[in-house]
Amino acid sequence: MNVSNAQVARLLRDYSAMLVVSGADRFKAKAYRVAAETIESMQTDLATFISSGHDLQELPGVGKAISSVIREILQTGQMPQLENLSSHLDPVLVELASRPGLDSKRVATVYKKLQIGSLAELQERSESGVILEKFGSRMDFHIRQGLANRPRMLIKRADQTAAPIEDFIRSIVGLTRVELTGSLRRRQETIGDLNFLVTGDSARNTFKHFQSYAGVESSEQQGPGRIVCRLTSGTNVTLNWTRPEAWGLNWILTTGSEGHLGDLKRAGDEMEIELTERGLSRRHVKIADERSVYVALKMTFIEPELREGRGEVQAALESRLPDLVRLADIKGDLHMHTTASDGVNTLAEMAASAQEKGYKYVAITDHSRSLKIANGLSEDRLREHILAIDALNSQLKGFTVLKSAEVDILEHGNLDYSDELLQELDLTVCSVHSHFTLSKEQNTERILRAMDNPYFNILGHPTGRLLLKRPGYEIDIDRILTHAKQNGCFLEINSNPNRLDLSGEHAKLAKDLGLKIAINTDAHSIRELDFMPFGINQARRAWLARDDVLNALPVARLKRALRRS
DNA sequence: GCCGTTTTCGGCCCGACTGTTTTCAGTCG
Repeated sequence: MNVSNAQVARLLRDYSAMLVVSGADRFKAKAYRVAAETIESMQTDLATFISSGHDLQELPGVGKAISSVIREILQTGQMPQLENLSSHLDPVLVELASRPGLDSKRVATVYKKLQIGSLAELQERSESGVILEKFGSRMDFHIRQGLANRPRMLIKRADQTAAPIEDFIRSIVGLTRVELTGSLRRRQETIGDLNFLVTGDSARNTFKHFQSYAGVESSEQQGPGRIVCRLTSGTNVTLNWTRPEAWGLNWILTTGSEGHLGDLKRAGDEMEIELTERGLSRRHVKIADERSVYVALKMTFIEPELREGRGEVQAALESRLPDLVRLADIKGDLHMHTTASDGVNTLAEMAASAQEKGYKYVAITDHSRSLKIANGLSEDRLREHILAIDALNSQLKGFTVLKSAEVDILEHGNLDYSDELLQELDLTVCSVHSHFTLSKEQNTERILRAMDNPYFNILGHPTGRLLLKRPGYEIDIDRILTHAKQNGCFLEINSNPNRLDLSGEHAKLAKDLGLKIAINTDAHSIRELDFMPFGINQARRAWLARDDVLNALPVARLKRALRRS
């Protein structure tokens, strides 16, 4: 029996969900979920894995019990435990809980309290505001996400999902070029579908090979040059095929966005150039590379991150697109934690790792005293930390560790340390970590008031959102940006892929006001210093050039920029 | 159910704070 990894993973995942809603041991449920994740991320299919002499128990999260379950699934395609458990549950609950993207525990809570009778009814309750009213914004946000047609994923996860698929496509004999396209190429904050563009061997052969990819559950060919494959994870992967001569045009068309393509087509119309293979070829426009297509439309090349239909086409026509910031422009990272609060690496390790990255400085921003859960530093501990940083600096050459803290903005806008102590720091990153439920007005006032403190420098993760998990607290971004500008304060793009906060739209508003942005990682370990590229993507989506970025400044100029008079 | 182990059972991150469903579940980094 030919059972794919994806099918096995799906059964294990569903079983985990059923365990949760039936109130079974949550650690048992977790064990099945972890096993499903392991199998989803495997490079080889399970049958091959076993036939080449491996034991399933070598896989992390797979022990004696789950390995025998997997073997049975591989032989029969069935999982009796799942069928048995599901048959004892209300079919509606089974349907809701096995929907990818909906958390089974939350679903069970809603189901129980509202006596939901169908998926459609849940949808209706969500749309009519009942979920919001009865459970609050958190639950409402989650249910809406889960009910959306296809689950979205964080960009980091999308990168991880796309990489093995791209490797697989590259291994297809006869293809001469394979590139990522679509929203992931535009580096959007969250990703729905994955898209690739290929050329070389015939579309037919290519598609046939791709369908044998282990994660593919079903597929549908849409016209001669496109196939959409659904993975068991619920993600759709679209493979587009083009002739090499038309590569550039098709890379633009598959990259999108719709808004961008609409603007491009309108620009073409003005010149009586039809933005199709035939239309362009008739005008003898070379369409083998992207740049030629933009040139033919009498505009400068538009980077993928800008292709959102937010005026980039007009700007390209007028040659006034910014030269977007690059990772290499970044001179330092101004937000990170150490073992002093809730980080996993020491001060010295963080500094050494940042130096290896080629940075010239970092700011050490451990949590302030109120954030007890994160082991926030008391005033005395911060004073000791400052001495430790001084000592470290005396040993370093060509690299500066800036004394800083991630200072909580308290409920009424006070900062979490005394001014006497704040004065000892080179800069502050000030963030909201509590009282998320204040009104928009209250939250805005609280932040404005905090900015009136002369030691306030950078507003950390300005909306507190967690992508796909939690909406941010509400703020009046225009008032905050204006106040920051007046007071000489800055805002952060937090590069953590769960946050990416500021959003691209808000960061562009900041740029338009002439306000510099700090692109920081908020790293809690050496490894998380690698989040910087996600922040750079976000900054590029906000049209930021090097001059718009605070931490692209050399250390002396940075210190001047931080000085508030 | 898995893992690690002081090898056979306890832990699976944590612990103070919040805010009402006023007595504990949900939440923050």
